[in-house]
Amino acid sequence: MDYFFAQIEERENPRFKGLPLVIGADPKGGSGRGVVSTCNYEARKFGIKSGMPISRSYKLNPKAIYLPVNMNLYRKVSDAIFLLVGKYSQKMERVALDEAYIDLTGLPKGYGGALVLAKEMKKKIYEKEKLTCTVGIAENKMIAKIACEEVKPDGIKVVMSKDSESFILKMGVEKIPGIGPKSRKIIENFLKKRDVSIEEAKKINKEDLVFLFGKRGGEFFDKFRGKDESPVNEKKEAKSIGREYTFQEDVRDSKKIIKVFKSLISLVCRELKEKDLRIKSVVVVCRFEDFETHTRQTSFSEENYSQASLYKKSIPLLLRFLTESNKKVRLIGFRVIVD
DNA sequence: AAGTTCTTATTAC
DNA sequence: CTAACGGTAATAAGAACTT
Repeated sequence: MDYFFAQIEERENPRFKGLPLVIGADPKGGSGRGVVSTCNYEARKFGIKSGMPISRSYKLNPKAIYLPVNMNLYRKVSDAIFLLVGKYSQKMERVALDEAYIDLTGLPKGYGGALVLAKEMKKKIYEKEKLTCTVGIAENKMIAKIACEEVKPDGIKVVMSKDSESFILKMGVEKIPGIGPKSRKIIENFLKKRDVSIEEAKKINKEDLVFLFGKRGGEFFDKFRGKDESPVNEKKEAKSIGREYTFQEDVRDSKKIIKVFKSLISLVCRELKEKDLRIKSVVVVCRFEDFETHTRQTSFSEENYSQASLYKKSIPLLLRFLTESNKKVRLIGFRVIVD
């Protein structure tokens, strides 16, 4: 889906259309601590982007419209959309509220057939939900995703199998899904060169990539060559459930910290009950004022994971952070590993 | 020595 | 002047701990 959260808000409130619109944390006149979730294309003209600190967004354009994230609404819209999308294939993999892969292997008319389906699907989504999206069609998930990014918004792009490798050649290595800022830097340092293209990265031996990145290195080697064998598969059950919270201001007051911490446990506990899940262990997260982030984990075997027993197990872990450091606390989190 | 659990780093949306 | 930065979840690697 194109600029999903912001596009939904435009649909709900057409007077926002044509104006810069930012969905995310409250900017609080420039002192907000959150980030931009999504923004529309008008906001992007000011240099605002997803993931950017909201304080920076506010500096770039204090007059933009700032709206909070209404996740319940977006989830509902997402469900309606992917109910439609799912009709086009037996196999669909939802990777986020606004993104999914469908497997169209074996269509009688190949890429031409896929293109026809994509057009139909876009039309149907627009008719039913008044929202635009972009479709990438290719022989594997990675190329389809990159193709999609290239033609946003409201686009369709087909990359024929024979073109997979050449399609990405001149792009920067960071276009490869799985290569983020750190991996990019490692590649730059290795080649002693900045802005490395995929073409240049292909000159790195497989052995060197494995030395640099371990198991992922071997996958990068294939990805640089347009290859990606990962299958389209439906999402499985969650392996962990957690909640975290960043304080308005860094704190040391353990009363305040524990109060918030208990509310996080309650939220997780409610979800556990709803889904009737057993848990393997609990994880407590603490981020200090300087952004140093630590976790403490402990196994949890009791049959009965009432709120009280979760408190009993996890509060001591939390208190350890406070005794082991004098720093103020920025964020705390609580997570359970389910089995 | 092998198996399991814990911690950190990185990525993605 | 520089860094600034959410919440949720997965995965990989290596350390630490058990058996």
